[in-house]
Amino acid sequence: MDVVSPELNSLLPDEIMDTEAIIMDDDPPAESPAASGQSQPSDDSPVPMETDVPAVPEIVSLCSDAPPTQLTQAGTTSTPTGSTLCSTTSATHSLSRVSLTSGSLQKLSAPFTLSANHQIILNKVASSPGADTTRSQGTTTTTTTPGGQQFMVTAIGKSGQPIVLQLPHTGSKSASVQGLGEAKANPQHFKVVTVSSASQVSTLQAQQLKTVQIAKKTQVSSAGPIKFVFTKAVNNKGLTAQTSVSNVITGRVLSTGSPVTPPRTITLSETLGSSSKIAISPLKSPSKTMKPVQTVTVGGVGAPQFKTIFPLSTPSNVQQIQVPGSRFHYVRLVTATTGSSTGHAGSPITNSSMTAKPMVVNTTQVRMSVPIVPAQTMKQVVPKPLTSSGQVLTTQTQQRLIMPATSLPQIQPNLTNLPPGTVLAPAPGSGNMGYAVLPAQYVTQLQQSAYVTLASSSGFSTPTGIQTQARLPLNGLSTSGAAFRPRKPCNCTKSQCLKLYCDCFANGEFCQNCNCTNCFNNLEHETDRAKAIKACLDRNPEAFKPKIGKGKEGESDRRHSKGCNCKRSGCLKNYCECYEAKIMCSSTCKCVGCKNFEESPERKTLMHLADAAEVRVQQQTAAKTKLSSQISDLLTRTTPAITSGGGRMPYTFVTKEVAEVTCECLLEQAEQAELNQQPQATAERMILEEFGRCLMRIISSAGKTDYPSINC
DNA sequence: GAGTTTGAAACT
DNA sequence: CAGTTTCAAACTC
Repeated sequence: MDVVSPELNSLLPDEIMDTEAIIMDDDPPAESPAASGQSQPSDDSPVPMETDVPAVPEIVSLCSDAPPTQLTQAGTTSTPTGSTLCSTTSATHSLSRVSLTSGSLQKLSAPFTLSANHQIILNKVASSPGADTTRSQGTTTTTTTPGGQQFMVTAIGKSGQPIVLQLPHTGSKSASVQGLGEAKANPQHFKVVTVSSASQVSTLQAQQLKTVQIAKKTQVSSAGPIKFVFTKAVNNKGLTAQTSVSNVITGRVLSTGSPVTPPRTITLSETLGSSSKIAISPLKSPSKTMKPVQTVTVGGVGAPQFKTIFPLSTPSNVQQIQVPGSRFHYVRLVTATTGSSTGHAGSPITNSSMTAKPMVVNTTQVRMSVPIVPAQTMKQVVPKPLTSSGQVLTTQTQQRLIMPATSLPQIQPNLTNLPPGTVLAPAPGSGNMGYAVLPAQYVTQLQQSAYVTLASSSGFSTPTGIQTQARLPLNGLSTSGAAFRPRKPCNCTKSQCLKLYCDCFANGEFCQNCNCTNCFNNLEHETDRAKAIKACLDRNPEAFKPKIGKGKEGESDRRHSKGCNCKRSGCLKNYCECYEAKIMCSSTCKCVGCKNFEESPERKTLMHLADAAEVRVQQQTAAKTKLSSQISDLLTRTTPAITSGGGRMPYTFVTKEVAEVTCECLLEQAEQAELNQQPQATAERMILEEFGRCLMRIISSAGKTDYPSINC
């Protein structure tokens, strides 16, 4: 049985959720030994994380063949903090109890059972086989079992070496490890921890541990392997292909024994050469049919820099996003949803040959992976692409905050203060350790200006690379639904949209289709944006929390968290945040001359006027819509009959010449009547009759291709 | 559309 | 923490 160091148990619970638990490594990527291609220590030498281990965040994706039944014991609650590091998005595996709210991290104070459908962020640790040591850096803790089986458990560590361990769906035989940096030369030990039952999570009691010892060894072959594909993450430039990793590592699972997870040993087999993929074969593994997984490839077509295998049946809760040209990697954390959703619903992958079918996301501006997992607050789902991959794009609607995955040690946002739906993203391969907090609607924001193309593997290689297209939702809402959430474009000129003056920034959103100038609130300025976010959080840890929240018990459901400070507006203009939010001022307000209270006659009058105005607007809108519809309908019904003459509208035949001729005809009738000394009434009648004839000629001529010929 | 007013955010 | 400045939205003309 593996042993978890006491330090681990005492360390993780309180630190992970704490702001101080996250440190952004400020070392530039180029200074990283791994990034710079410098020689690495020997295989067996300990790797002090402080120095030898490059700050190369990694995303580790592993597969587990754990039976799905392990994950179906729904009902337990999450950790006391309400957060979780491990979660799943599987609709069939109800893991809400082991999942945390989006954007938060779970405290890990005890080992968990390795299982499928979970993700966990681990820290890479150095090893000293045989030594009964325990070391800790930040939340990174390592220990060594008497048998020399070293392992560690951590979540988000201060060491700056996070690894996102992604366990695809149950039964998957493929997974990927994004980036291993120096691991190619140094023995690395990872404690692969996950949760197989909710109770284990809630009680933080381990039922099983699996230690993956990764060391540089010769290739170990095995029959019926479960392949773990290690893919080098994008380097610090974010553009290097995965082939940049020359050496690979080997390792094996050293311990098993969970009642729910069949014992097995997994060996990481080394692949020499320029390949960055490492085949990890289990020494003992139940022979199972490989289940389809989803590979999301981003980057240039044909040369993906970033590949992750996503499960199709039980999508991961980590959505990785890579934007070429950016050295940041993004991962969206979503919590479990028992619903419906989504993803592969209605289009299950049954063809095993589709395993690892890549989904290419092409946009006009960026390429990025598209999450396939359902989000906790998903409102709508984009219609499933026509590909057989069964991918469904989802999004979220909650407030989001974006932070760069860059190396900014001072950026240590309190995760608990991040709005729900935020996305933490380690920056694998960037050479830096960091986290990116993306707006949950980040993807959809990008889609506002670009379509995302989803393509199957075949489409990936085609010239067009397009098989199907799907318009991603905007601002968290599907375009298919009428409910676009309107967001007013900002007009910032001096703040670079990096201060709370900017509504977009304050709402944790990228500027999109705004009128701002010198905008930095975008992916192109991740670093500056991260600094700005950090600054805001330093000033006010709750800067990005909604201002309008639920009031105290007995008070109104909605109230301004800080209250307004109006002095001149009487809190009856939109200057007042309370009034703007359509709530009344409360005791927390410090306003002067407030008229925004329940019994205020001014307020009532204003409300009545506002209601009346709203009704008027609605009526006008309805009238316009009806009129427009009628006109459209009329044109639709009449056009075919009257536009047969070369498609021209009848009035186009009333040219100047036609009008002149018509007038001549009418004048001639008037002259005739005058010559015949006809009464005025008769003259008028003759003129009108002539006018009628002229009109008839014009109309009849409209059906001909020639211009009308009018003769009196 | 330009100018003014306003109050939150930022700064000192 | 208070006073001041900056800023962008709301508002007015």
